[in-house]
Amino acid sequence: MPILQRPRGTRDFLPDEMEPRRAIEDVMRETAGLWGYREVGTPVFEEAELFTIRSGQGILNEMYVFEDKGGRALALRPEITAAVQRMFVNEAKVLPRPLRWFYFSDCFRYERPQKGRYRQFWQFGAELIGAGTPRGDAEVIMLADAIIRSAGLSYTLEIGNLSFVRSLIKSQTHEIRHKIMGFLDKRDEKQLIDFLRSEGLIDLYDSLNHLIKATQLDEIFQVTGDIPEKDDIKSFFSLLDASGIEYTLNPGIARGLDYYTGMVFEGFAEGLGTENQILGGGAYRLAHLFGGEDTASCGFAIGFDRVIVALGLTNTRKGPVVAILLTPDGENKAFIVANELRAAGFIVEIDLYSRGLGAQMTHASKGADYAVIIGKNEILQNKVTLKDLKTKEQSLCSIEDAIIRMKSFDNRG
RNA sequence: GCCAGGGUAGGGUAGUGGUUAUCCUAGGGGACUGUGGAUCCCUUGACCCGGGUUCGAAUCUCGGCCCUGGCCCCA
Repeated sequence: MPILQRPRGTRDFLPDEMEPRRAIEDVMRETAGLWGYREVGTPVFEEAELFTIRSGQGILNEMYVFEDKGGRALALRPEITAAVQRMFVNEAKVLPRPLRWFYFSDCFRYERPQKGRYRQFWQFGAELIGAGTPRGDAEVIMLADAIIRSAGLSYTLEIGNLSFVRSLIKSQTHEIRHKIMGFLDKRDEKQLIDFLRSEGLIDLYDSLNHLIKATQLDEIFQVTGDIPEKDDIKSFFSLLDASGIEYTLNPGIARGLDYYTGMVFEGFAEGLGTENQILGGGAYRLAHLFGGEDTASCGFAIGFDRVIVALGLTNTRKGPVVAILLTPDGENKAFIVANELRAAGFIVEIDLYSRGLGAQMTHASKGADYAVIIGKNEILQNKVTLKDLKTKEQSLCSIEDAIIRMKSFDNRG
């Protein structure tokens, strides 16, 4: 029947869904603000090259790319980090560092939709630019944790550092390193062994295997020895431990791309099926790829839609909702009373049809908590009739009394 | 890109080749005109799209689109 349908992988949001989304978004913004992070915005579309520089030509297949009328190769943003770094290079070279920025934006990827994966989706993320210290790394993780928890979601946090694995395979070619990291990330032991064997590197297996199964820092450094990053890594983790943040050490977390510099972390929530990762982040260096000064950064992105799915849609409208019912005599008065009630903070809807009180009451009962009736009697006595639609109690009282009674809405259960 | 299961009014559904496609709910109109959140009456509204088989297709078949879940990917 519908002539037009939504593009694949996109969604419409009715008020019952939009309102809790906004509420959670607001909480996240507020939390980020408390940490001194300030919101930034970037264009919905960018030069496609911005993203290929970051992630390689392969992502062209997974983006919405198009040519504009001037022949420019553009892409809808598939993520925000590259754009933020580009913005940093373009606009913010001289701002005092570190920069603490966050964003909440929709992104677009041309992928097969499934649970928690859409072609238009929202990311809440933050970037700390110009710190490059254990404290900075720790702050970013704590911020991510605070934001997710402020949204009311419980999740599991895994933290690793690419230096561990890299120290063991640093003499290998880029391609071999990349493959090994991939197998480790997937925890695919069999493929890892097969690959190492085929490359004649099977003697690496013991140490790699030890490493990714380690649960304590000491065990890790027993495998890697005294790598240059050791002191920083230790002070980073001692900051986290002191903060009381809950996490597990995962030395196997890998990233396929070279600009990640060390600390990496991921977060997972339940109730999401395959796509259960709600958080990803780490320390990186990207600015120099966009023509800027080489600058240490650290950031994360939260999959906002997955957070919403994991939380489940809860109650929506902040009550109480007041419906104004009126007879023709009460029309003028009804609009005045409506505004007085709005000024007092209530959500007020006035009946717009000339229908009987019964029909108005029927309608009111579907969405409102209180009915306020304004008719001839009320005008003569300069009062209103207040009906509690839950308890069905009704009384004639002044507007002031009505306000006082309805204010107790939240307490009455 | 691959695999599986789906797609019937706004929502939920019945319907295994044969009259006018079932029921609930919702929406609209009316009765009613100071409480009927009721009740009653009327009404709107659907077989995802396109080919094929057939006298006849919602039903069988093929292709596409979309949904759900999984694989791949995950910046």
